[in-house]
Amino acid sequence: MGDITIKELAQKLNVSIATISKALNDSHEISAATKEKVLAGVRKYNYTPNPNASSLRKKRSNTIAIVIPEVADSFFSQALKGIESIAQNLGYHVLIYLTYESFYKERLILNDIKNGRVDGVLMSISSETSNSLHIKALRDRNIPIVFFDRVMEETETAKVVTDDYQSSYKATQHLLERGCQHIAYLSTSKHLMISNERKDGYLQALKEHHIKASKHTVVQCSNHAEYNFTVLQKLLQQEDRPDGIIASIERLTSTIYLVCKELGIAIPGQLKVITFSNLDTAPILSPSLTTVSQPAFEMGRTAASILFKALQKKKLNIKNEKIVIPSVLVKRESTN
Amino acid sequence: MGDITIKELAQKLNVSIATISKALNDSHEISAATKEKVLAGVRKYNYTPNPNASSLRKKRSNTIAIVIPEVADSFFSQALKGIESIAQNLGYHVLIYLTYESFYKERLILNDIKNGRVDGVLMSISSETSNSLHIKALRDRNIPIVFFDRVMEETETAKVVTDDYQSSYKATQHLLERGCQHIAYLSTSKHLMISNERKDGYLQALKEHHIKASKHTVVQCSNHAEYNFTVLQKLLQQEDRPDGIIASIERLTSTIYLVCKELGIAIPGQLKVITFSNLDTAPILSPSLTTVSQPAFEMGRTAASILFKALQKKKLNIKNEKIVIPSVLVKRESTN
DNA sequence: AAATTTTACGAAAACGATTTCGTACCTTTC
DNA sequence: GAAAGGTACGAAATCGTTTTCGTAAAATTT
Repeated sequence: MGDITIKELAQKLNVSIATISKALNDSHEISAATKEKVLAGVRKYNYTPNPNASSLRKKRSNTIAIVIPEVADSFFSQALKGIESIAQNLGYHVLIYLTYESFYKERLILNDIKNGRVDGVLMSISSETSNSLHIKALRDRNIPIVFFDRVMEETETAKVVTDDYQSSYKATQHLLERGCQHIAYLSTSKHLMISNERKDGYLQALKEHHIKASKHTVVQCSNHAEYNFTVLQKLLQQEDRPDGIIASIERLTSTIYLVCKELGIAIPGQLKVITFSNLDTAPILSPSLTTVSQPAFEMGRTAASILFKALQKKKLNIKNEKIVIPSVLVKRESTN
Repeated sequence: MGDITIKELAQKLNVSIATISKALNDSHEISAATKEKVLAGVRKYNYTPNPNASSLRKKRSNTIAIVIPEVADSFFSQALKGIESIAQNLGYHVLIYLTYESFYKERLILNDIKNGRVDGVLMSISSETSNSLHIKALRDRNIPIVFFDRVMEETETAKVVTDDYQSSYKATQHLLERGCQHIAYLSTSKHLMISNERKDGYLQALKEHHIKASKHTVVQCSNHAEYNFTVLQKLLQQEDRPDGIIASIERLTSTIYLVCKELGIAIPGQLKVITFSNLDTAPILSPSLTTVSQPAFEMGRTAASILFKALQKKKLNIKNEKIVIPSVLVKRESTN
């Protein structure tokens, strides 16, 4: 039954509520002596201001939302950690919302936070997201948004990404250098910028190495493991099957390994594999997995920093820029 | 520049603000015709009530906090997903706080949410947490709390756990059946209930099989990978080294595999390994990993359900009970 | 010493909802 | 047809802060 209010505290300390509020906000209007008295009272009665009342009056919630498709994925959980660590330092609170890759849910969520619940948003769009009206609605309410990883290109704001094109290009080149003649690219969403960038990097490398078009293989995967399993089965059972794979998402790793095991295809002997992934276990897979490792934690931290800086300056129109934090190609046994 | 308030909407619709509020809350005081009129206005002007004003008045925030040690861990990320999915369905918002296994941070966090920011808390305590004063402070403010996985035994509330003792017992028995004579148990926190339960299950199985005390080896590990690496190096280099390992936390998996690789110890030939883990990649490790798989998602869902049920009934004293959702021992190559 | 400024505080008005209570009008009841 | 009850709304209080503004007393300037 704690819940002491500013009014009750004021009575006990024999000062006005205004004095308490000002003392707590370290206003110059309050003398040092009074401040100390108030602080002592606050400690004694364990008073903390009601955040709803405070937010209502100040029109600032000290809360941000992070809207992401998924959390059981090492990229997003690491990024979340980066974001949370900064928020905690700066005294911000973090609301988390998962879209489960659904455009519909993404819209509902943004609509739900557009009115004073949060001061800003950090977001990685769902793979289904094709237009940005719901995002515009947020910005019309003066809620700044910073994208990370999966960005909405057309929205003018800061975007923290990794060098998807370049790293995919390098990954492809790596496979080519190791002698692959027929490399398949496993794609996910057609909408996602990052997926297309990665595809383009892949295609560009193939072109530069004069790989003929019949060996350009882009395979569309889904969010369902079973479906992906059969797709990969087909891919790897065909006559002219690939001898190299670049998987654009982490989740495909298990599927690839399992299909290979089932079909008796040796990695890296008959098939070399690279995955865009932040799996901790990449080094201890069998064989250990060559990855394009994204700087997830850093991307989260950077995106959060940009957002908080804007919030603290009350500069709600964030500069339209792209911050690129490079990924690292970590070569391991799966491409030996 | 949206931010239309109830007052502005009232003017446009030519009704009082009370009418709008009541219409939106589907009060019987409002006629069907007026309700429809209000609803139409709400849609037209895209009005959503300010949550701070609403929470202040109603003394309910429709928000819960989830306080966990870590998120880059498959157990917690899956549990988080379970929690979020239920919260989203019921229209609750979820604040996330990470303690990074620090008792100090855990206290700061709980202190920060004790005053109206959240209606309830879902929590898994840090490995350092040794007393429950900070938790009592929450309950004194009538904020219900439900624990999952890592529970505070002395707090009287619902606790959703898995059968740590039993599953550890079974895991140990499995190793014994596979011929292990000297099994080491890798522990983490001395404070954590779950860690001790698992240790007890392990010890009990050893006793029942009349393994002499010199072959009871409990190794204290930490949260630091490098430290753990050297600890395991020592363990596995000694004369009388173990031929079986039960690791009580997922994070140790990589370390074990890497140390074995370095020392040239064959799994499962010379050392059989079981980990308490929810790793997706367990089946594709080399060798594939025998795990005690915890029902993380289900535990999250269950804990959330109990909390929300209590909140909706305004029954803030949650029954002191333990809900046990069993783990599954998944046998794979690492214990062949 | 009068005029001005500064210092330190309190009263009261917000912030945007919800809820209590009062009331006009319309139905029902005897 | 008067009394009683129901229906449908609005006025105003309220939630717990922050902030604006007013004002005594003290300090400074002329």
